[in-house]
Amino acid sequence: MGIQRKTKSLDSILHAFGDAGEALSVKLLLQKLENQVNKTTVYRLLEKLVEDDVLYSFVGVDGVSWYARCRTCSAGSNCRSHPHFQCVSCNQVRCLQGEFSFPVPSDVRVTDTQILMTGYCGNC
Amino acid sequence: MGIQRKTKSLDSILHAFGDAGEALSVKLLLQKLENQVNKTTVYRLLEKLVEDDVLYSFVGVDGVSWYARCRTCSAGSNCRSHPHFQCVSCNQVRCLQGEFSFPVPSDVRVTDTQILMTGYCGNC
DNA sequence: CTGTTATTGCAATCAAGTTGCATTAATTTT
DNA sequence: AAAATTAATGCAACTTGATTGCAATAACAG
Repeated sequence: MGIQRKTKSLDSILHAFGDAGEALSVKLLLQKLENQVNKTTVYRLLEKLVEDDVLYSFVGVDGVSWYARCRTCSAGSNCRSHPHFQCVSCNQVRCLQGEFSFPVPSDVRVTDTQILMTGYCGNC
Repeated sequence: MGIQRKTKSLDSILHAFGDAGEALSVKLLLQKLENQVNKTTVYRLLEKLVEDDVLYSFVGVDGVSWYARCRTCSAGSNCRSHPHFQCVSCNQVRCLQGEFSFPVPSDVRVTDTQILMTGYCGNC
């Protein structure tokens, strides 16, 4: 069961993601929100937004979860198979274009694919 | 500076990885070792083994690090760009074959690529 | 306006991973 | 073979991302 009520916290979070297609970790999000929203609430809302396909999430190199708005993909479609780039120096995450799939053994059923490239961004 | 001395702990860890190409998390590894080796020691040895290109590591869906023996790749070459599959039910990780690369913006320099597919394995 | 119940905030908790430090044990030197 | 050097180890404490229980609050349906 995803989002059911329109609340102030929800609004703040969606606003924080803006339209830049920027990926945010909970830590960054809390900074942007200047701690107006409780950490627990942030975690819970993010979970629901992912469930509703408003956001998608993926795990960064350091094991931290990142969230971004679904853009190129329509609701319902799998929007988790495009590549991401994360800078090992400044930790910035960028969504890249493209959809890819890979050969797998016949006995496994793949529901999700994550491609994470790491290296140095233009500024680092 | 990687491994410098041949110790009992090192031996146990290498033995635990065996030759099956199996990926292990620290938790699983400690279970296999029946806690004969201290958690901290395990973390430190794994780090050095990765540095020496004996093992490579990657981050699973749950944000936990997994380690596996380098097989298809010779020492020195980048052995981190082959895909992995992780079962969302039993958490088992399997190394898959193949090497892939992806188009990236010209201002980023990619040093590492991680492909992680998730879904259900043959047993789940 | 009132009742229902989803949402929130707080504190406590959990788990992965790291650090400082004193002790132990490989390996080198004599 | 013993002594000296220093890498490796074990323990406890700690850090950080994330989760849980519960009482208080606030959407929103009627």
